[in-house]
Amino acid sequence: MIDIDLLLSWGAAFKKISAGDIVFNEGQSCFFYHQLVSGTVRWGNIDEEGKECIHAMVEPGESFGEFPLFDDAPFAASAVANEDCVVIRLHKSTFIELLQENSDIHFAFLRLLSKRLRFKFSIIKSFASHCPEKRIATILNHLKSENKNFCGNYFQLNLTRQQIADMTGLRVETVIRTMRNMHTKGELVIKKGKVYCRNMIELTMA
Amino acid sequence: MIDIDLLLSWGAAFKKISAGDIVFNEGQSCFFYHQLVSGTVRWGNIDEEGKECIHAMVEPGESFGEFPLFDDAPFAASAVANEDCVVIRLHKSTFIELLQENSDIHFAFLRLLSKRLRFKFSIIKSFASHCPEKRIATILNHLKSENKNFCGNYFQLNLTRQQIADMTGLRVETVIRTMRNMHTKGELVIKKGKVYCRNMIELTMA
DNA sequence: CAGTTTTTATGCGTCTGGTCATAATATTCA
DNA sequence: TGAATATTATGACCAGACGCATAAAAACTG
Repeated sequence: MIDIDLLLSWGAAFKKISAGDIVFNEGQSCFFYHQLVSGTVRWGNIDEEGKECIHAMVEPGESFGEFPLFDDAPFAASAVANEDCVVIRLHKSTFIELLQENSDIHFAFLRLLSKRLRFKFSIIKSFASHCPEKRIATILNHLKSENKNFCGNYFQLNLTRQQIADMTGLRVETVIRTMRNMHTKGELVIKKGKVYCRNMIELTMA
Repeated sequence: MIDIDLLLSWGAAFKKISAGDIVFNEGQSCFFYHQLVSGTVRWGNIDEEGKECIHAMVEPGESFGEFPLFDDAPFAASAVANEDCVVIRLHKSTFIELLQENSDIHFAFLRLLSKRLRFKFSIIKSFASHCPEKRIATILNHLKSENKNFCGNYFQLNLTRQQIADMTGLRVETVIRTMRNMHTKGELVIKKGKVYCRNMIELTMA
């Protein structure tokens, strides 16, 4: 999101995080702006029974956990390194100064949060439908529009069914079964367990 | 949100909208900043079968439909006057100028969008649980924290069960039944069909 | 105040996603 | 390469939300 050299010139520092480790936890106070440099981060809530609700898979270049920077409340969700990661961090107060100095970046964050809310709207709409296929298609289409993992014309999904389940509020078994159906209907391709999709998934409802 | 006199000094204009009329529609291009002066507005999506998915009930003083101002995409949801309304509107380009001139307001919108996203996170978390009671409690607690309709110590809910259903992705019947249960368990009070709640709803799960 | 409409209430059968169990693949790593 | 682990796959059963029907109670309306 923000140019790394610019961040460094304002005093930002890199931090390594090993796979499975916590970047920050829901409920904690926030002292830094966080931006992912390499690896991937799961950003979500974990309930009492250990069930995860993933709000986003953070990719390199993206910022995450910014709400507390703007509304001064604690972290709304936890960030866990999905694989070995490098994060660049800038002190909260410095970050605010940076925004004040740099109108473009300031507007960029309004744009970012707007896009996020847009995505949340579509998620909630699909959740309201109760249809597993819609929920999954919404996530898949979003990931596809964001992502760059294309093998030929096919977008390759790098998430496990469990992670899809945690992003859609469904059970693994339901996700597996539903995606098999979608494969049968030709909405996506499953080869050796891996999922590929070509076009925007238009649901062919019964 | 923004001071009305300030808006007027920048050339904003009032607009009356009758109950049931559309303020703007999902998919349309956006040319104005919208802020509600009086009345209430349902902000949500309506699917093919006419089923509504309400993302927020807008109260006087609140802005709505701002995403397109920042990310230049069409409206993500439609706004319908829930009762007779007055809206104050400012041209998009003027609004952007206003933000550039006024750093406080600029930051206020970052805060606003952050709070919205926070709320959406909690909604999605509750949707993932599949438990009607959790979904309803999440909405109720949010409305309570936002709202001012207190009769004594009791917050009075001014929404129909249908509207709660449209905000929680449940059916009316499910909402009615679930809220009756919550009444029985003492989590809220229903008198003559009207719903009142006192404290934060802490769910007493079976 | 009677008549109409909206909202709340309740019963019942159906359908589907959750749950648990078990097995077959893939993948990882020594 | 083979053993251990993680992931995907599939069957069977069940709880609970949905969907429809019908009725009762509130809230409007003239």
